Amino acid sequence: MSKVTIKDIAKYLDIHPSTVSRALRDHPDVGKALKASIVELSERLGYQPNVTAINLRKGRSGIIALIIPEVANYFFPNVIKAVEEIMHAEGYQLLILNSNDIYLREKQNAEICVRLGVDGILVSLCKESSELEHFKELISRGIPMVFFDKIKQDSDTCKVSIPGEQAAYDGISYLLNNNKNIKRIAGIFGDERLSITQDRLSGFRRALFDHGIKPGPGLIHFAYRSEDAEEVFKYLWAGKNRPEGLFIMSDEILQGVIKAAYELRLSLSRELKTISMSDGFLPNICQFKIPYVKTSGFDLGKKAAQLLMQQLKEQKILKGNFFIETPLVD
Amino acid sequence: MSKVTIKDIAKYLDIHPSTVSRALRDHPDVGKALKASIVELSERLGYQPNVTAINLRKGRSGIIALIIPEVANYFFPNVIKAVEEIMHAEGYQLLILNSNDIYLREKQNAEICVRLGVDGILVSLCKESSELEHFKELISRGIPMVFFDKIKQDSDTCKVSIPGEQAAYDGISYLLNNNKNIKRIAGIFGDERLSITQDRLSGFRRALFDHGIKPGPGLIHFAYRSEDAEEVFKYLWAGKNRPEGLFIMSDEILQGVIKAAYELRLSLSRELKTISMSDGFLPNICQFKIPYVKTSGFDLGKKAAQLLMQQLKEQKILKGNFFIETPLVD
DNA sequence: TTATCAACAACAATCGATTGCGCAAACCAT
DNA sequence: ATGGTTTGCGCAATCGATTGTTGTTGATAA
Repeated sequence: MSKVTIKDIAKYLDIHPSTVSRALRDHPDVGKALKASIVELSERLGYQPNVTAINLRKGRSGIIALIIPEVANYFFPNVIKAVEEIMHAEGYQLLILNSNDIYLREKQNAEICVRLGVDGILVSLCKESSELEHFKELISRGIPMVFFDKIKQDSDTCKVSIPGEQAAYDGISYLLNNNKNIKRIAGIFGDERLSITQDRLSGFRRALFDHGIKPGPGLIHFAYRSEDAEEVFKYLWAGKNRPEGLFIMSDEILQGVIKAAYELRLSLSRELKTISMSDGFLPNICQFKIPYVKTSGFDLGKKAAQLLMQQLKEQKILKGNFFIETPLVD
Repeated sequence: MSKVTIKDIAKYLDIHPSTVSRALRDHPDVGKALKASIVELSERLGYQPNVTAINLRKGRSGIIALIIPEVANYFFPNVIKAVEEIMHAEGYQLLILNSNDIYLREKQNAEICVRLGVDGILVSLCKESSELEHFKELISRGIPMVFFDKIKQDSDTCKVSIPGEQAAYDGISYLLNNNKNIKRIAGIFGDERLSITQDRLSGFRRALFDHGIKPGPGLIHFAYRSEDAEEVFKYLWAGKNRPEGLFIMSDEILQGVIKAAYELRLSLSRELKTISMSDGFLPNICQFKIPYVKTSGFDLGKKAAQLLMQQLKEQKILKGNFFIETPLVD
């Protein structure tokens, strides 16, 4: 019923707690007969070591924090899934902290990490975060961190991301190679402040340039939420410079565009050649056949978690840029 | 840089750690002058109490576990969001344990809870769980638990759920009241082993009965995953007893039906009158106007978390059935 | 002047597990 | 038989914060 401790076992056998501890950890200093009876008794009593006490002794908390700007969209549930798998396999607890895309909450979350003394942190920045001031405390304490997906490019940290520039380039190339005669390519992107937006935009531009296409006026747009994307797309489609091809940066944008297309009774496969970057869910359930460059939250979370584990095991801070694969799915 | 402890502060002021502790907790036994200088110093040094040590002393862990069968579908991200909000506000950490709809993993997750000595648990059962044997240990230890959504009806525990019977009844009534002349109503349900499936099925039956409709042969189907629902719907639509109305039990089923409808070039609003139970996301992004009975993961998570907090604060185990509201959205 | 009572602060034990050190008994070899 | 090594186990400190008990001041009242 109540919790069994090492002391209980020691008292029962009339030996010292330290001997029990050693026996259970299979230390050679304990005789085999005594060791056997200790193990037998502790199993019989259902002994479970007190994790809090172990952590206190070891000077750690056993907690890994995952700071993300959002939990309930396409991307992050898959990140959570991947990270959770790895962390539990390694005996860590995963603490999920949601910033809700608010800088202040992200800062508070960083403070929670300090207070709890977490052993490592995975961070995806929120839209409002343009610097890492609020993580300085954690960094100076030498706590292993991995920034992933929504990162700050020019920071001297450990970063995992989607190779957005190249992925966007590949997407556009695919679109143009399969539709030789289209020229007017539009692009709808997310929040300009995000590094991932800048990456993808620059890949988009490079691809058009390499195919000898000048991005026409009014063909590049930005939308913050899926509702904005819906409006933006309607505006784009109603304009005089109606595009023949469309690049969509993310699932959020895609969601809005699909809704708009339904309302406009427009096919995103035939009347407008579309290429998206996506985790795959929306292209799979929508009416159109939309090819996409796969941006897997699961893969990204897995890679980030592995990099964090490596730092924890090797006891040294790792820095640099890491990337995941982005296959083209049709 | 490295962590500041109470001992550091005590040594610096050449006083005893216990005095520092009392001063920081505003105990009257410490003089105001000394207290002020202790507080000032501790703030200057950026002192943060060690949560692990406090938990050890208090004999608790500060952890609340959330055991769920899945993280990456429609429902649970919203549950996570709600629970996370409440738990962090109350100073608890949220530990998310994913069972992946596998009984063995659910059992292992329960064992993790024992090992970590969590202070409270929120559980949504997986499909394979027909009994609560694996939670007996936790229950007998008197650990506050709240079962939510996928629950075991006839268990003497604290349960929060969607009033599925009534919600299904309301959905069907709405469908029939708005489409006076339809008679052949089909229903596609989830896994038969789940209590939520049985609830909704029985509400479906009662509503038909009350409207003087006999459920025709071959109009009730079960599907485990969205792909199954897709197949089932195609089969249903191709059959000789093609339905005029359709009840869909969940978002997972709805996803499959929408995909099938796209392939069949069939409107779920005009050619087939559809009513669904849903969190709202899919009805919002699909081409059809599908009315639904709202089953909010956020509301459910919030209610469950509140019930758990109540037990923790009042230090007593609560039992009984609780429900959330299920408005009809059109 | 002495008794009394605050006020204040130190001591030490506690939560549970771990570990360096030391000590005794048993063993081996010369 | 004696010196030296191995085996097996207990003691006590440690991690950081908390708290009951004790002890020392100083001030006030009798």
